[in-house]
Amino acid sequence: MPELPEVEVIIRHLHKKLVNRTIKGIKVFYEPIVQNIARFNQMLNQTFLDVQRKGKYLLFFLSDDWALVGHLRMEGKLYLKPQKDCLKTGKHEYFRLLLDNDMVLQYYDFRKFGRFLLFKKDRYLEESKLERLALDPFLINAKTFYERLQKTRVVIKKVLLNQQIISGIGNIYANEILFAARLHPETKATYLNFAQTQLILTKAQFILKESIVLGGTTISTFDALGQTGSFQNKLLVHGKDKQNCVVCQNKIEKRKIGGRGSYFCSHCQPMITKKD
DNA sequence: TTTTAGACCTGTTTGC
DNA sequence: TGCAAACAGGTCTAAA
Repeated sequence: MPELPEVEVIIRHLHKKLVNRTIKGIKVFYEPIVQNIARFNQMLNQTFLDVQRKGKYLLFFLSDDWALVGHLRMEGKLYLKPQKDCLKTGKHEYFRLLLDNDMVLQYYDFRKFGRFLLFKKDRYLEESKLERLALDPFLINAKTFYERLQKTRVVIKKVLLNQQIISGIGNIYANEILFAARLHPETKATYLNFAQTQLILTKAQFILKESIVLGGTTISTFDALGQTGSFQNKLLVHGKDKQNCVVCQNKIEKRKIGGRGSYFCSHCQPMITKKD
């Protein structure tokens, strides 16, 4: 599922292909994805001025001061193809934008979880609630992150998935980051000292950066040439339950933490049971 | 104010 | 082999 690296890869690609392109046609096949078709249609004849990422959100800034805020959630995928290659509506295709160069931006999402909402630029942060979103591991201040950790009663795994504390990390990378930092996912966040907090950020930056270089973990295709991420080959614990730990050869365990499948090595990631 | 649980979804996996 | 139930997971909302 798209987390920070996958969204970053998509954004970099779309930025090259969309900026200065004008939307000449809009088709919505499943209204809940855009929530309000009439509003979504306001994008007609608007030009893409910029494409950015904030956490796992995609931001498209358009002329006439519109901002399209998108989130791919679990399975959302964007494809950019020549119009002649997408004459038929695809299964699970929920909207498409026809561009002035006869390319089509298609949105597919078989779980229908993704959302693409249009706001006026001066109010989009407030109305989309993006103002609540924390900074991502590349931008967040270590001291701010540490102070936030000291204020919560939940375990570190849940903290890493809380987008209001730190953004961009999803379940896959949370598992990998905690393994890299040798921290048990059920360690209470308040038990971590400043050095351990810094280590989480350092490992997060390293892992996310490497994944971006490798094109992410989600298999995504954005244009006719296609692009496939390969970070899935670098995963050390996620999805590896009952397999041997690459460090100590003990079995990787799987446990539900906060409703999410969590993978860890209890030998390499010992539980911290009291404050340092 | 913080935390938790349920809802939203459907393809895939598992169990009978 | 075929069917049904469980599972996967990011975010939002309501309830505790």
